[in-house]
Amino acid sequence: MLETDKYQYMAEVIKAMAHSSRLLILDKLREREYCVCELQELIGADMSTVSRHLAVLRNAGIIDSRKHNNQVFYSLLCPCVLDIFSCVMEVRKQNGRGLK
Amino acid sequence: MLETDKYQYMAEVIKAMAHSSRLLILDKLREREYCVCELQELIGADMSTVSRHLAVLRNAGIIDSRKHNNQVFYSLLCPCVLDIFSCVMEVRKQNGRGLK
DNA sequence: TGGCTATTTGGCAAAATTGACAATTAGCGC
DNA sequence: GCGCTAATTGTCAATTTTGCCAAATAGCCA
Repeated sequence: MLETDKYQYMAEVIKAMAHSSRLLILDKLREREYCVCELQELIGADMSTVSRHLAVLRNAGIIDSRKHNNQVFYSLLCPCVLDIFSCVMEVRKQNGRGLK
Repeated sequence: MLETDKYQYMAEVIKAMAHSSRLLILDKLREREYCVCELQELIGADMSTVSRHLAVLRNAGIIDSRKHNNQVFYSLLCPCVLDIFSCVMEVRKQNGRGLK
């Protein structure tokens, strides 16, 4: 894999996480599976919007989906994604004051 | 800090990393400080573009800058950021086939 | 001081992201 | 089959991001 492609690929995955609603989704999925309608409640956006956020995460290979009756349940494929949470919080501690 | 604000803040930091050029910069800075013109060589974009990428990372509190003569050297503030590299590569291994 | 190099900033156009509404698909139970 | 719920997809406007050129700023050295 070319260096350039490596960064390109990584950027795709990271970009998939770079949204507050999608981070909320990932944080929730650390406990258990959630269906779209539950996530919609938590996020408070249109269901179509939530569905698109989920598609972004799924296309990036971060989460997986499974159908049960007429619901779709999403689950975390790579729990390591959550390491990023603590890392980001360390960034925050480091520079104390949040974003400039 | 409200949950909502937490995800918002985290998204800002992650968004700052979500670009192939900025990932290349972070990867380079793991070895040592670099000045803007060195990074420009590596990235191959206009210097003004590189300078803006650096500003994004600095505003997110991920890197720091120091002036020496008429050059500006950038360095990594939070090396933990690099944990994300291995995590993303694990995502890639997990789903094998890169992005769909 | 003036010229030179390194860097940042203003402005702008092209591209990508976001989020809503409406329409469609899929699976349930009657 | 029908109606109902859950979810996805089409379309589109608003916003944000990206990257270049040109102009401005800052620090060197003669």
